[in-house]
Amino acid sequence: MESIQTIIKTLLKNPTQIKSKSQAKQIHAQILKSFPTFTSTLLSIYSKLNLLPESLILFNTLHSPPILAWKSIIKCYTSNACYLQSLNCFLKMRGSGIYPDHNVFPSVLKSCTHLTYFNFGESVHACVIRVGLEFDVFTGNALLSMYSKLQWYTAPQVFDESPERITHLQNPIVFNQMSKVFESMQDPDVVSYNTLILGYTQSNMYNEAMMMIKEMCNINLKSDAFTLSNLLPIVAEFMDIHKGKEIHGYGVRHGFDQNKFITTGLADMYANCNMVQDSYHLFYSLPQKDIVSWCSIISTCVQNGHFDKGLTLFKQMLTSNIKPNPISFSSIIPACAHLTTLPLGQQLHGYIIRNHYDTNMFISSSLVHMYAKCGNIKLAKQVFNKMENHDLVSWTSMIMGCASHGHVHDSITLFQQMEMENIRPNSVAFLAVLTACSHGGMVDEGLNLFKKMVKDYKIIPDFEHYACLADLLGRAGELEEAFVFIKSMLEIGKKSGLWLPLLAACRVHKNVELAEKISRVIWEFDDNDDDDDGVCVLLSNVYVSVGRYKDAEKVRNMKMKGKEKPGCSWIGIGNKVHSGPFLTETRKMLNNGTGNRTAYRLPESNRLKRLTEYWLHMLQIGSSVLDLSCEFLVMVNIDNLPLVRGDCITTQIFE
DNA sequence: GTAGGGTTAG
Repeated sequence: MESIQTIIKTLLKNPTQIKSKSQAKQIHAQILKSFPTFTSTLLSIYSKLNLLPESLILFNTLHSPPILAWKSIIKCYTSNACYLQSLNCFLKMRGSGIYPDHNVFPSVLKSCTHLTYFNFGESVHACVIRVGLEFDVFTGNALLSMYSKLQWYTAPQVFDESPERITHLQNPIVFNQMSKVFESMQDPDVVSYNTLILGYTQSNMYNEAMMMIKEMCNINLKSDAFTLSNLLPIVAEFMDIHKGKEIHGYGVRHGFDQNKFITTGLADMYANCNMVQDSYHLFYSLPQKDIVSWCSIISTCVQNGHFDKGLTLFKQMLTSNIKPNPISFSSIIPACAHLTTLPLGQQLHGYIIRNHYDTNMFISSSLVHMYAKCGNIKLAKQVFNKMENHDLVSWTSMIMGCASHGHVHDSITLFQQMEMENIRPNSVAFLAVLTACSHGGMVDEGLNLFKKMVKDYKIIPDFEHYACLADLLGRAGELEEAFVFIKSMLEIGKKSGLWLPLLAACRVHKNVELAEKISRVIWEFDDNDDDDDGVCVLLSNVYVSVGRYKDAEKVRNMKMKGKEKPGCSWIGIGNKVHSGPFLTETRKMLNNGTGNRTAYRLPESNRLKRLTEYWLHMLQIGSSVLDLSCEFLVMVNIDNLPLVRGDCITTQIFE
């Protein structure tokens, strides 16, 4: 038989003599068979380059792959996110009697982590011990990482002493495992420490994380970029700007200022410490902005009320050819909600559907909220009903959406459904359903829910809940009861905001006597001039409601102390919000229409030209006006009814 | 072998 070298030489001289597929395959097989080590080596090169298809072609030619081939293909599967295939290969390798070595376990453990296969991971751990590799630092680090991430999937949900906050307490068994792994490592390195620190940080165990940092210093392990970026969330949480700046300086000194993880982490930290300008600077300093840095700065904008800027950045992101991902949508949609720019929101929704992101819970919840806020409760419900699962936030968005659209019974039913599905309502969810009761005048229902919140769910009501309840009682005309209720909340009652809904209700029910009583109470503890103005306006409204215009004027001017700002209403047309002067004289003409909302259509031909006329007219009829069905969205509130929570029109008059 | 960003009220 010809030697393989001869075959190759002949082939190189005249490859055209091979005419059939089977001949070609035979030669291919012959070559691979003759150089088995060569195949494995080539495979390992492909694998290192993360070239999965090329690696697979080579791997499939091997009948009994040697350990190097197994290692390479398992690693390649894992780094290409083919975790199941990776584990399959691992099992096959074990089946063929080959013992895994220190190069195999890290990939296998990573696959278990991504698939959240905790039990499988544990058996791999057992395998590690059997082959005596628990002292290997790479394998140990992979084990640490796995246990740290999978503790979330094994830990029961536990409510800590603050019932508002649900935390996943660490599963003691898993933590025990982690400690064991860490202790059995003979020479833990900076990666081991980084992994532990991250595990602690993500479990909100900040003290433990800081302890690890100290320990690192003690054994002279130098912090690296991972350490710093793992620390930043802690600093942000505690708003410890001094520590944050220290880390910033350390990063700059050690050449990490181009590191996107650290820069983005720093930007988040500054934003959390109310230093949004510094966040912007850091973002712009990034030479290579990736999707995460864009999302981060966009959500910083939106969460700080810079909605326009958020939208501008979102557009800039698109023009710099960064493809939006699910997170970018859940960051930007709230901006559309706040600006009530329905067309833009719908455009984004279209993109979301086309990219099959519509199963994402975060996105769906923000869409439900956006549609409800923009006045389209029908679409909000549609999005909600299409969701496969609902979490607390999506339920709450829908409950609040229904409440603000006057679908009171839907709100309450949804709340009950949520409870039946064992979703524990938090204070926001209660606020939503209480708002519904308030809008529907359902006093008993509201009071019962309030009691339930305090007694059954041990939620400490905050100012908003009291305000809502006061509003409920006030709207229902139970003014005296409301007065007593608020007075009983001594400490909390020292905020005029709690009294304002009741004061507004006095206007509806033309109860001058109580209004004066309330105003006196507020002025007694008054330490806030801004609230003061609200009281004057509301009291003056009460006087207007019974025709006592002189008293009204007197009160209005009483506390203004020469700092009267021109009032202003605002009105949205299409995508723009316009503001204009507030007309005091029109206000006097208003004596009813408290909080009643009428859909008002502005014919297209009239547009801006006749806007002022409409505006005046709306003020005159004393309605908060909104148009939900046509392209004009008009927002006017002549009542200055504060705390009409969740109204889909954001009604506000700036006095 | 270790890293970052998101949803609900006002």
